[in-house]
Parts: sequence; C-alpha cells; structure tokens
Amino acid sequence: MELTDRKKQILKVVVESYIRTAEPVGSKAIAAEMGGSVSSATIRNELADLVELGYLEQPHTSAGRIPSPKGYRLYVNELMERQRLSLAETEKINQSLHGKMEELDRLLSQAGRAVSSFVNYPAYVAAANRITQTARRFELLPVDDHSCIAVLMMSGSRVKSQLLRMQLKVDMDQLSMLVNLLNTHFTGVSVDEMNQRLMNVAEQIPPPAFLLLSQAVSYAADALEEAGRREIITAGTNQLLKLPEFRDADKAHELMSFLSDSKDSLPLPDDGPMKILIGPENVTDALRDASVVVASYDIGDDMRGLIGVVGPTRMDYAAVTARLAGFAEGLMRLFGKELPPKEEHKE
Amino acid sequence: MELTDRKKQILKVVVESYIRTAEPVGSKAIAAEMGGSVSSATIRNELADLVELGYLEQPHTSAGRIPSPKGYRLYVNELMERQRLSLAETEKINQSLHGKMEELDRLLSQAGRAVSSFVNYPAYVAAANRITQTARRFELLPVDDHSCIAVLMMSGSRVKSQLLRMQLKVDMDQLSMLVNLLNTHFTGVSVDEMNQRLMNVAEQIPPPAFLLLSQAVSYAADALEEAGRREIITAGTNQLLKLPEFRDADKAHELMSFLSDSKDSLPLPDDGPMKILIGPENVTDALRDASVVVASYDIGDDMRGLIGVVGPTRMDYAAVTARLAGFAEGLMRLFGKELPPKEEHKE
DNA sequence: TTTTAGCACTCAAGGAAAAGGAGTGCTAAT
DNA sequence: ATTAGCACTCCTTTTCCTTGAGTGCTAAAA
Repeated sequence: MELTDRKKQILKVVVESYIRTAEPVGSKAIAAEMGGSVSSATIRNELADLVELGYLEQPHTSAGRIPSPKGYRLYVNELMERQRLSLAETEKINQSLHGKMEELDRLLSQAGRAVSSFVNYPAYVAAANRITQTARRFELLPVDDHSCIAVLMMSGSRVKSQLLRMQLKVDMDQLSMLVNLLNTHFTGVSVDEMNQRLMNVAEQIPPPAFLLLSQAVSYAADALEEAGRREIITAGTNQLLKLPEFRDADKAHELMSFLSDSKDSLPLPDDGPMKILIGPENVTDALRDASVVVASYDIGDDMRGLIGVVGPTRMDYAAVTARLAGFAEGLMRLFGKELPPKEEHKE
Repeated sequence: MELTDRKKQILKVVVESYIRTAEPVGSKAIAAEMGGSVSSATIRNELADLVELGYLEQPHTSAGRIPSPKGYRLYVNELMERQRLSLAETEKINQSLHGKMEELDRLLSQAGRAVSSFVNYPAYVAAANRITQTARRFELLPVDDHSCIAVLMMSGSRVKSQLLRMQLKVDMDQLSMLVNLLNTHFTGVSVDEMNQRLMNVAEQIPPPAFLLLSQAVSYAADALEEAGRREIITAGTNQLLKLPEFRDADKAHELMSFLSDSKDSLPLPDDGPMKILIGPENVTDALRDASVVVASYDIGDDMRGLIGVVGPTRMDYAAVTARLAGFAEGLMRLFGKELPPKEEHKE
C-alpha cells in the first residue's frame, strides 16, 4: 500500500489535533479540518489504511485514532512545519537570558526555568566539557596570619576562589615561592598528574608551606573535577501536572522523581544540533511514555552545553523545537560575547 | 465543659492515628487503641464533646473524626512526645551534610534534598544575613593585556571572583594603585556608598583605569547584593504526590507551583529556634491546607539560616521537628567548625 | 452521675445496570 | 474512487442500589 500525499495530510491533521486536545481524533473532525473537500467516509478508509501501515493506533474499536510513535516520527521528520519565532518572542527569549548572568550555574538554572516556562513542559540544562579541564593559573592572596585566598583560573575563563585556613604561619616569601611552584608545575596537567607531582615535591619544601600547598592542590583538584562533571539542572517539573496524561499521581510521580533524582540518564544530543526521541525510542524506562527534545549549543574552549525538554509523546514538537533553537542560539551568542572570536594571545 | 485528661488522651490517639492513616478515626478503633479500659460508647460521648469544643471535626455524620487545626495545635503544644533521634540517625544526618561542602549554595541545596528525603515531605532552605554585607578586601590579578581577575572577599568568609575584560591596556602600576584605592575607600561600606565614592574619584583617575575600577565596583555591588539576598531553595516537591491529600493533580499542582515559584512568602522563624504553622495559621493562600515546620540555625558573622518542611496538616509533627532540629544542629556545628569561636584578629 | 449495651439511623463508597453517544466498518449507490 | 446510510461496538456517564462503618440516642447497669 502506498503512503499517498492525502494520507500524509490526514496524518498531519491527526497529530496536530491530538497534540492540541489529547483526545482521539475522529473521521468527522478530520473531514471538517480539511475543508470539506472529502467526506468522513473517505477519511475512514484512509484511516484504516494508516492504522494498517502503523502510523496510527486505535485505543479501542469505537474510538478515534491517535498517532503511534512511528506516526510522530514521520510527523517530525517530514510533515511538521518549522515554526519561525516572532521577533517579539526571540526578543523575550534573549531578555530572559540577560538578567545578571553572574556565574555559569546560575545562568543555566535561569535558562532552564525560562525554557520551561516558554514551552510549558519540564526542561533540563547542562554545560559540559569535551576535554578534561586543567588549571591555567594559580594565585594565593594573604589575608591574615592564618588564612589566604586561593584563586584558580581554569580553561574556559572559569574562575573559582576559596579561603584556605593555615595552621602555621607562612611568610610572604614562602607564599610567592608556592605560587610560582603552582604555576610552573601544576598547570595544564590532569588531576592525577597534579597529585603525582605533589608527592614528588613533598621533601623539598618546609612542612608549613607544604601543608598549604597540598590544600591548594586538593582544592584545585576538587574544583576541576566539579567543572568537568556534567551537572544537569532540571526545572519546571511541575508543568507535568497540567497535562491530562499525568493527572494520575503515580505516573506523574514516577517521571518527576526520575527528573529530579536520576537525571544522569537523560538523553544527550550526539551529532546534529537537535535530537528528538519519541516514546519507546527512549531507552530509559521512566521515559518510555514520554518524548524528549534536546538541543546543544557550542561555547568556546571546547565546551558544549545542552538544553532539553521533556513532555508527553504528544508534545508540541513544532513549538518546542523552534523555541529550543531560539534558546540555544541565545546562549551561544551570550557566551560568544563573553569569549570574543579572536583567540587568547598567550599560551 | 472541661477538657479532661481522658479527652486529651483521646485527642492524642485521634491525631496520631490520622497522621498514620489519613482516614477518619472511629470510636471503636480508639477504644481498642486505649487498651479496652473504656467502651466505644464512652468514647463516642467524649468525641461528641471534643467536636463541640472545636478540637475535632466530622467530615460527615456517619464518618469518624479528624483533628481540626485547633486540635493539631493542642497536640503539638501539649500532647506530642518529643522524639529523640537515635544515635544512628543523628549520625546519618551529619554524614549527609558532610559530602564536599564546597560552596554555600551547594551545601544548602544538598541539605534541602537531605532533609526532604529524611522526612518524606518537601523541604526548603535558605541562608540570610541579618546585617548588610560589605566588602572586606579586594584584589586584582592581571591575566593578560586585556583581562584581569577581580577577587572579592566579603564578611562571613565568603569569597567570589570573576574575570574582567578590559578594553584598554592597564599597566601594573595602575593596577596596584587601583587595588589600593579599592581597599582603602570601598571596603566596609554599603553598596550605595560605594557608588557614591566611585563618582567622587571619577576625575582623579585616568580613563582606562577608571573603566576597570567601575567594572570592579559594579561587580562587587552585584555580588554583595546577591549575598545579602535571601535565596530560598526548595527540594523534594515531588514527595507531595505520594500523599493521599495531594493525589488530586490540581491540588498538588497548586502547592508545587507555589513552592517552586513564589517561595518568598514561605514562613520564616521569628523568635525561637522552631516555628510550627498549622493549616489556616498560614497567611499564604496556597498554604491554607498545609502545615509548615521551620527551624533556624545561627552561623557566625551575623548570619542566620532557616530550614523548613512543608506537608499536609496531618504531617508527622513529632518526627519532623526532631529531624529538623537534628539538621539545624548539624548545620550549626558545620559552620561553627569553619568559623572558629575566636574572632578575627584584624579589623 | 458515669458508663455501657443495644438499636435505629445516616451517609459515603462501591458496584451493577442502564442510557447515551461518538465513532467505526461495511454495503450499496453514485 | 467516493459517498451516504446504517447497524454495531464499546467507552463514558448517569442512575440506582447495596453495603458497612460509624454515629446518636435511650435505657439499663454500675
């Protein structure tokens, strides 16, 4: 049997109506939607074919049709009209990203909330490095006799600092010696290598200074590891409760717990800029009845972030993909501004 | 009519049974619970009195009784036996706080998650300053010709840093001059005063340096303001869905949205170390059918945090208060360790 | 005066049966 | 190939009934 153009058109109507109403779609409604050019009986024949071809399903004999995952797949691949965001909405997206971006973490969680509120589904966001982070530069600033601030600059213009307590007094000379040591021997290398080198210099340094050194190194190791870890932030999980398919508290609870606890297994985009996973295409059990749309955005310094949306299989793919693309673009512009195209002179 | 001891005892049984089962409690069950010393008929008489006194309510004529807010109030004030945590549990609480405390934010969100999972209700956490934050010390570290790192140390041992981009080259001499200026004129004063002083020195400094100075000051102002703001973190909102009173998606949605959006109006503890708000005692509409238990913990440097739990009116007050107290104590010990009792020498 | 047994009464919850209705599949006509 | 017509299916909603836990009251017992 052929998948004629009319069949595709009917499929499109079914998908879009079901996305809107969450109710099975009947032949009469389809006929009306298509402008009365054909009768409902004709539609019925076509519908039977579409079921046989596997694009539609029938909850029960006397109900309308709903799209199967295969139907959604065809929809997003061929039938869906790519929405263009209005200028006003693009503007709003960028505004929502602009409020005080301060730290990366805060920016991301804000982005997550913004996405979620734009698309009315839960969203998740992460930034991750493709290469292992290394320290780029150290600094130790004396505060008083018993404490100093360690400043660590990592690749990707990320800076972190922390107060270190010292049991024993360390004088200025020793301090600048340590900074020198840190910058010559502990930059640009892996965490393992750092610990290795720490062992090597153990005997050549007076104990009070060594204690401080090892504090600084272990702080750096922690910070680097944390920066390299892919921390995923979720937002707007409660949006689920507005959807009829999650009015059942158990279903909602399952997915929401998954989103707030084991978010590690959320899909990542692999190749292209955007990835859509429909229902059973998800490997994770909790997502088998859900769909995920995830976009990636490149930011300088070998870092790549991701931003995704989770919803029911009948999610509004056209709207979500358009907005997600808008956000990814906005984030890239934002980071692009922070890291101008010309590369660092040094190094 | 008198509130006899027996009436109180009955009230206690009703509250505790209802907390356990979420079902109205009948006279027969109460009689059984009380060891058969009195008959169900006697209990029925007493129950009628308790209803008249306003401590109990009847969902409908032929149902058992449930506690009214007034009943819960009497329970938490007089009847509730203060639970003592087992050593094992105290240990677990402290362990849950000990994993890499890194930054304050991260610690708090971890504490929130931990509390929530201990008590099986949603939790919220915040740290806030009672006095306005001021800058304690500045540092500017050159990175290359076009950027430097600004390090800001605030009261409360909080340190923040950020990379600043410079349009124009600023040499080392100017940089150390700026650091000096910042530390002499912009420490220990309010944000407003800082902006004021920035204006005052505008003409005495060469433009490229002034640009950097104003960047640094505005960064400090942002950081201080953010540190002073009371940011509230919620965790475990999905716990709600396990409770029978929130199986209705609309109810759950209302409270969950409130918890994730407008958390500003969550109750704060005012005087004592712990505060309990039962049902209509809450002013916020979304909390009228819920109860809140909130504890505060003091941390050094005029800062005080709060940690709270939100649940149904039939929440397990005894369990929650005990665990909340455990967490508050754990947090105080944690911060107490970071800030030793002896005060700073300088300043 | 307090407690208890006994009993009629109430009312929500649960279930079966009936009514209603949206939608289908098939047939025969166009 | 399309369409009107119609019987049929089966979910949904409504209605009605039953069930049973629990009450309130009364009258007897302690």
